[in-house]
Amino acid sequence: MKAKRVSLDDIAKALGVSKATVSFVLNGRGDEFNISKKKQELIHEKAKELQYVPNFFAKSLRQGETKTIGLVLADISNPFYAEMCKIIQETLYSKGYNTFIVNTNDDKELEKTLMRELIQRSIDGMIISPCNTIDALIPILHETHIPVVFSDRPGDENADFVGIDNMKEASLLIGKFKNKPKKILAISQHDTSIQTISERLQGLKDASKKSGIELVHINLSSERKEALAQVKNELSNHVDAIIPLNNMVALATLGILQELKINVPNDVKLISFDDHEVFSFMTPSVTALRQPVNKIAAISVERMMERLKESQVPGKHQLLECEFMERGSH
Amino acid sequence: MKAKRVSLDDIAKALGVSKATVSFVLNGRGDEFNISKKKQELIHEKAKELQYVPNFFAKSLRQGETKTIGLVLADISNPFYAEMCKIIQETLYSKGYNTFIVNTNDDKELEKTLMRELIQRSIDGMIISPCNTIDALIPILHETHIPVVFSDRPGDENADFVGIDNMKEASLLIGKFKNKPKKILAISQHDTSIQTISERLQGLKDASKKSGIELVHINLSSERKEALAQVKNELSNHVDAIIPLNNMVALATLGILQELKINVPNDVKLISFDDHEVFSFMTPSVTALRQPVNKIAAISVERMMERLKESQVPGKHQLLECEFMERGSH
DNA sequence: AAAATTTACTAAATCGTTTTACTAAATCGT
DNA sequence: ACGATTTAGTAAAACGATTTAGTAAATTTT
Repeated sequence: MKAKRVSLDDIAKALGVSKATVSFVLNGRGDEFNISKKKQELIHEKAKELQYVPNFFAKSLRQGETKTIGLVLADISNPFYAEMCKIIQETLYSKGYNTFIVNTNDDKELEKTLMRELIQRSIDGMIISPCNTIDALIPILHETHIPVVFSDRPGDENADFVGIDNMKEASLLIGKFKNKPKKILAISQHDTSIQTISERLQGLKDASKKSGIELVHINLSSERKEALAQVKNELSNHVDAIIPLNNMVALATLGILQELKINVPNDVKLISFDDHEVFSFMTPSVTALRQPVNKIAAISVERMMERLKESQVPGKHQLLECEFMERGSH
Repeated sequence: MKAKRVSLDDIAKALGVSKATVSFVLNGRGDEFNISKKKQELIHEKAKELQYVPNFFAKSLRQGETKTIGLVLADISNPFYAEMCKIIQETLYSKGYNTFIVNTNDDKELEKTLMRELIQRSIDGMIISPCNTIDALIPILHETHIPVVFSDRPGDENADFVGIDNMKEASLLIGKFKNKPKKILAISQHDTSIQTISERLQGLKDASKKSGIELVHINLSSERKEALAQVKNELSNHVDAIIPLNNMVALATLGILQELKINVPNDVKLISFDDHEVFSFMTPSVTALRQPVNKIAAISVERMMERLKESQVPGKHQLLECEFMERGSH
């Protein structure tokens, strides 16, 4: 029942010319190959009439390139990645590339499988925010020789990376409270082994030690009740400032504080590492450190384009500055 | 410089067997074709040793199917679509399909181009939330004969559709305020021609007429100052309830109300058509009508799987019920 | 008018798989 | 021991494009 697609050969036969001629003309190289204007017109007409759609696979198979970049994201429902994804796709598109987006859900096994899937599709390059340590990815990346750009989360030393300096930014963050806090609570959620999260935590540790501020850290339970107890417990131990280690954790934390009837910023100050589009609409508005997501996206694509031209340039780590969004919670 | 990939033939030559044999074995059909255990093992070993990755294009070209579904979304940075996207991708993956996601940004031209791109890639089917009226898409969809499922936003009458009954849900929404309002302000933003938005508006119009409630509608300016003036003006005209026509508009509206120092729900009540993960964290928490996004996603995939099996079944419109999230703003 | 060049094409190889049709050798049934 | 069947494969066509090498006819050059 499947109506097969119209092929080059169908057009060629309908007009009594060769496939080569049709191919030349439809690729805009008719003049170059001395195809007469009349015949060119005829071919274009016939192609339209038959609703010819070139078979991308046949083309890629022959040409060995796909003009497609794979984009491997950890969590597409996080607005940070959603925005990054949107910009990367737009930018790549403007350069004649398509984007194959996959979402790993921070699941290492799925990440491996999806990366293999992308490589099978002969993508020309890959932009990736790895789940975690990239140890598991190395063998996969060695199966292929396509350029890889790590975005937001670093890969190995000599691979391209575009993102922020999490340690530095975190350590600077401590100085941003209006009044120097006595005891800071850093909060994470889910997997603490994610490199960006542990770097942020390390930055906070270093800076708090230097400035004589006490620092505690909890990893929020996924059980609501337990999470409430965790936070309540820390607050009763004289915590006067909170730094959630990313935007989603910040939202969860704010929900918990609300339920505990803790007032921000009166009872406790809060600065979120990572911004969220809704922070400015909340009461109080949430002070946050904003990662330059559009720059990260744009520069990632730029790096990729360079790599695609000459693959032997050494890896470059590009660290961008964050912006402090001064609002009402600190 | 480009190191070409290892092919079936490389393995075949290395072992002195035919390509066919290698293909049979690597596809797990070695027994079926009476390939000896010893040879099978040898082939698997060699494949691993040479890090063989099958060329997906060659395979698809030969087999005529790609096990890939195209997913065309209007705005991936809207959490509703992001979530839908995530679930659709997961569900399709569990059924052995990959997902090719594209983001149209509600741009009709881009939508057409991207759809063509997908069709060129011989996707087996397409799940789509069209920008707008699908008139422009019809010719494109006729270029191909792959199954199409419209998700969240309807396509034409006899195509599959999975979503909600926007008119009905909107008209029911008016009865949800704790106290019957006198004058409701419906707010949209950007393109009012999006079908779901105009259906919601129509539903509100019908219901307000029946229940003797006055209804006004504005389309929010993208100029912040102008938008503030628009809302202020309506409020001074005795509006006592607001219904933003989707979640993003709700966020924008809340921002404006905050800047105008209008208290919700004391000065004005608000119910959002469309939920957002942050609504429960806000002060006051935002009452909203929640679309069953996971059901929409799951059923969309289900429909697609049925279509892929037998393409000649008549189109089905599947309308799901929304859930009223009773919170503090109404 | 013969040689050289240009014009307007075409035939066939190629990319890397899958799959059909075929074959030689081994084993089986009687 | 003879034909029949099974075993263990192989060769070659096919998918649909691109591209190289070639060619006959027309035109230009000398």
